[in-house]
Amino acid sequence: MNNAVPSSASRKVTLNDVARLAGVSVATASKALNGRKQVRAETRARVVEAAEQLSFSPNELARSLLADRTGTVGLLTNDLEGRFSIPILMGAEDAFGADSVAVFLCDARGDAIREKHHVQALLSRRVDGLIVVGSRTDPRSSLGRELPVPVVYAYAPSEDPDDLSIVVDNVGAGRSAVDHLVSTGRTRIAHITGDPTYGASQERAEGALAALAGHGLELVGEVRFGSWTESWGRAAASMLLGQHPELDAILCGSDQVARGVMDALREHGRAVPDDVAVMGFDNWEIFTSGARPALTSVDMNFERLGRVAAQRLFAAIDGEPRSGVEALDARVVIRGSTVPG
Amino acid sequence: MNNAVPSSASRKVTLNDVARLAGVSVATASKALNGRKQVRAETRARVVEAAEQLSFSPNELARSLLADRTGTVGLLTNDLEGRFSIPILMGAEDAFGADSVAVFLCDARGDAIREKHHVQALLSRRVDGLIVVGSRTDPRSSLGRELPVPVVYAYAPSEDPDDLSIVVDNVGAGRSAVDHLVSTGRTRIAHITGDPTYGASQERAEGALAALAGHGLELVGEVRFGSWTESWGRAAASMLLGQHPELDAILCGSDQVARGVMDALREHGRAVPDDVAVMGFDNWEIFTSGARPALTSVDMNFERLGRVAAQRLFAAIDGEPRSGVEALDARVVIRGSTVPG
DNA sequence: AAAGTAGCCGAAAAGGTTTTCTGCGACCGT
DNA sequence: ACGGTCGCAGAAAACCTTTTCGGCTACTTT
Repeated sequence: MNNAVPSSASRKVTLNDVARLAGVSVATASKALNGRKQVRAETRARVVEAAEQLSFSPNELARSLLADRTGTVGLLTNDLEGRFSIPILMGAEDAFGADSVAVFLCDARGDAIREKHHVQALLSRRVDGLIVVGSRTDPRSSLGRELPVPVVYAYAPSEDPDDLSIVVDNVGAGRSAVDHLVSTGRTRIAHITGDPTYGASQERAEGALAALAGHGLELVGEVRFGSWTESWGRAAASMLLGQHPELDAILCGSDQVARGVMDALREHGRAVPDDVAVMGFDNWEIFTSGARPALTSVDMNFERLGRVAAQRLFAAIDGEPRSGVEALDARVVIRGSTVPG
Repeated sequence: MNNAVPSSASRKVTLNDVARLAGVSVATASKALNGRKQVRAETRARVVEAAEQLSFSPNELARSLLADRTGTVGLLTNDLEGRFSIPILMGAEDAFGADSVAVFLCDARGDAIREKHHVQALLSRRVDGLIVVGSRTDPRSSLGRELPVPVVYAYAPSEDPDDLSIVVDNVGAGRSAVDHLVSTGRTRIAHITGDPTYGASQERAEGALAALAGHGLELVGEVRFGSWTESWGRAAASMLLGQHPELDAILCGSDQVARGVMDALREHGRAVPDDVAVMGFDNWEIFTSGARPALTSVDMNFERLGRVAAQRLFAAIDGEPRSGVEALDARVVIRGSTVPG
């Protein structure tokens, strides 16, 4: 490979040095390196040669100061360990990286004061825009309309309808899940989900109930709210099997819950998927692939959400702002827990 | 780009504006706001007042350009979805954020070319330092010695001993795990681990064997290498129980493997921990807490690793570089799978 | 041959801040 | 009253790059 790295990298080399070595002015050097059409080919070659020899790399700070555009954005998250933030962040980083925009990462840990502080710090570094990633689907307070740069809210929408928010369509996801179960012939479907204070659990349940109604079916029992854990899934499934032994499918509010449900089913001697179909939400690979059989799940497509947020931010920076809430659809990933392998 | 209509908050306010409003020169304004002792108290108050009134926020770009220090660092990772990168990244972000250093996040996705590109971009933005986070414990190629800023390697050490690397002590972790099992009275211990091409599996096994020898014990059977999955854990445990029914503990190379092992034990009618103790590595909460009983595991303390890496980078930036490999110890987190609840 | 033109290059300003250096007035000691 | 010191404020340079504008040379046109 080309690893001819001169030791000059240790000392900072400026355009001035390049110009001097090439025997031209800084102005000409700049134009030569930036492809401006006001420099003779021979001169340009000399400058490029000099720049390479010195391994010159333009100081983006000076450039940004002048251009009033830094090519940086702030990514403001509220839980870095979160299931949801990370893939969104990946998608955004991906989209930005492809356009060689650098991403400032800040974790506010759900603290409003820390968040304000970070926003201030990012603005003083003159980011071109901000993406605010929530950790729950519930609406969050707006950063305000008076910011000097565009903002896009991802996952958790802003309370202010004049902001632009990109979210996942949890209602639609619930509908798709039921549609899938029905399409495999299930008619006695129960629903065990997680923490009722989460918008996600409510919305998914809402979508599921709507889809059932659309198929002329009713949920078996009530929606079982609890927590987003395996142990809740086990406990709820055991209760449910006692009360409604006739059920032939359990839709679970998350993959973790689904894992617990599958454990309980096995202990009760119910085969999956032959006796009972099971599916979850989130399509968290470590849970879906470890299950026996592999777990059908609804993929919320977080990476795409991050990418879309990045694209919308680009558009806003380029002067094409939008507002409102944009919901992205989820997709069912079918595995052995709903259709026999 | 023409945003004439909305608020005037988009209008950028500079030190010049503050100075004019306060009736002083920019030089005095700067000194007043930065606490320089060459300003009369009354004058300083006037300037501060003016700055507040205009909600002035100094342009960090201009400041950095002059100070030759940006207060930014680059965090270079290779897998954002990774189990290991994220907590490390959290720890580093935490440490930096506390000192109001901004973090540029870049994901090279394991691609050397992309990595070079990102390093170049970060340097052109004049970061003060770099942290390179690996996704495996195996050594990686150095970024080179000719970089103009200090670099700290985290998790995956650099091949160059003159670089500074912060890693976890997997050998010690293996030792600690066995020590714990022995301390609970186990003497017939087996070891099921993951992918043999990972340094982590080899080192943990090495530490475990050393500790066994130290206790005058021998491993039951051979070290079982496979993959980092639940299904491998299930399969390996079934085989193992057939060949060595006398075993009273299984040390697993990861929590995922341990989950599979526990499933198999249950199906073979072996009680955990009364008949067989089980423990894992990584202390991945979603796996340890979902297990029945909760899984004892070795916590690698990734967040601390990230924080230490950040601190070392600070020190290096401040002119106190180190080199070599610094290994941080792990700690056993005891739960119900090794000691009766 | 004079005038115009095209091509190429350099000087200088701009961007916002910090710092050094100079200057100016007031106060002190004798 | 005078030289000296001290405290405070402003002018200007510096950081590095881009861009505008003016000027020079050489060439084309009439």
